[in-house]
Amino acid sequence: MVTTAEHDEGLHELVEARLRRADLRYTAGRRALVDLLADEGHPVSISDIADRLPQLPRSSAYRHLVDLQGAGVVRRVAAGDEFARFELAEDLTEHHHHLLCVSCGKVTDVTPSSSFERQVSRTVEELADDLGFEPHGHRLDVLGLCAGCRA
Amino acid sequence: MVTTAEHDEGLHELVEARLRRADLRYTAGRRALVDLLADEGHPVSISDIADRLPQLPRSSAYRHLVDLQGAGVVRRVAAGDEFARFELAEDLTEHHHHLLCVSCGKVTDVTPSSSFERQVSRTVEELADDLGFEPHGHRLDVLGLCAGCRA
DNA sequence: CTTATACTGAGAATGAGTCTCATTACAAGT
DNA sequence: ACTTGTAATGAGACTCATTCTCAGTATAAG
Repeated sequence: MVTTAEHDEGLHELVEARLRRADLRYTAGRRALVDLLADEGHPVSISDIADRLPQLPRSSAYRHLVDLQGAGVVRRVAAGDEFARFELAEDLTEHHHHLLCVSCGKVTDVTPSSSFERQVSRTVEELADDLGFEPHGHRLDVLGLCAGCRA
Repeated sequence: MVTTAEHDEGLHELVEARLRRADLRYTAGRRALVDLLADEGHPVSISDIADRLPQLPRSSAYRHLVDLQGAGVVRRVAAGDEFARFELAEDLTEHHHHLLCVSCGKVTDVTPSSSFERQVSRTVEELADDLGFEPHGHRLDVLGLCAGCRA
């Protein structure tokens, strides 16, 4: 997914505002990370980041991801395998779910219909209410084999 | 959730059969783990296991969990936090989803209506088909605050 | 230009999870 | 009961993703 210039502008303004709210600066390293995440458009692992941003030290990448999470710009995705992946917060992109390949670990984004989402939200609230649980959001992951691994 | 004697018998027979198929024995340590998982009825962390089974070495607990996963008796659940949790395979219990507390990390099981599940399965297949993805199953996690952490 | 505070890189430290190895338990046959 | 092959076990060493520390650098505000 390649974002347009206008999108990028809006995105970066939003990110900068959220960082400022947390007394954080929008520096070059952080911006490079946000650009990468926006450009990829799906959750990326730390080694993906290291490949695409070789000049960015791992310790800084991790620290930036923690900071960006704290500012509500990034969220961590627990995949089936052992390593974490990261993507832009959902309100900076759009609500979506994940297809997780159980063979190669690849994660793909999918956007369900809004009528489906409405029903999910309604059911989630019913389930949660009975237990005194206050839902903030949900995630739906589909496990299976990606096109590449089926061959 | 405390299982009845009859349930336990059926469960243990099934588990033993699956282990035998993988050339594994159903030993006391493995049985203790399965008993714990059946008794808890929700995903447990390694430290939970260490607390409840202090005489079981961590290395053996991890090894048993790997073996039991390989035999299709246990599945690993990636929670929001950094540690893995483990529960009995879904076909040994029943299909369900999870409420994840973003504050304390607690995981609670919930079972949605079967009509809801049917719609989820149908939609999942539609989404996956377009991308050549072969779905094996899905998981729906609700993120929010548990009753305890709301107070 | 000063001061306060945030940022950065490099490497050390942490710790969940895995592996090794020497030993023990078990099942099946004799 | 004895042997033999194979699986299971405990203890601790080890791996490696992630976090922390620290010393030095950049930046915004007055």
